[in-house]
Amino acid sequence: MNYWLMKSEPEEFSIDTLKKIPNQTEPWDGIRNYQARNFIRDEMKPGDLAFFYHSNCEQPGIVGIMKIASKPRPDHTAFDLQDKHYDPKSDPDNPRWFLVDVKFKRKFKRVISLSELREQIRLQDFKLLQKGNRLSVMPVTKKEWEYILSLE
DNA sequence: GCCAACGTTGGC
DNA sequence: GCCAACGTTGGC
Repeated sequence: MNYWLMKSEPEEFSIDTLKKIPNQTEPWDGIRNYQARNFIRDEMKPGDLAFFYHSNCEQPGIVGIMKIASKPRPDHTAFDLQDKHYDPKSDPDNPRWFLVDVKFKRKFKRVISLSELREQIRLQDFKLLQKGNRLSVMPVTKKEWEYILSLE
């Protein structure tokens, strides 16, 4: 089983929104970065767990946990002219972009903020904290996962 | 293939 | 709103 971290701007889609959806499951669409796409398409499996990270907001940080709830499949929003993530270069017969469903698991009692994560000597190698990192989907090691959980 | 210009991400 | 650090695009 793999562990992940997935970013979303809470004004676009927050963990509270995911929690409120009737079956608490939603396609994680709109990923338009090849490295992130490769993680989704080639490595994500149903049952994997992911941190939900709120970015570009008042308090950036990890806010809870979700579960990967489907196999990877083509991101249909790339084919939708009306969609903000429309990409004419993604051919339905040879899709460029992929997504998985995510299912709400739990929300942390508090935000484990980016600044707090940066203070952790044991997270020095954590991908999220590397200079210039802009990946919106990234792997988390088991050690990192467990250590971050211990901070809650 | 190089690289300048441009667009995006995301912290602050 | 600013801007650093990318990633992408397209002319050559």
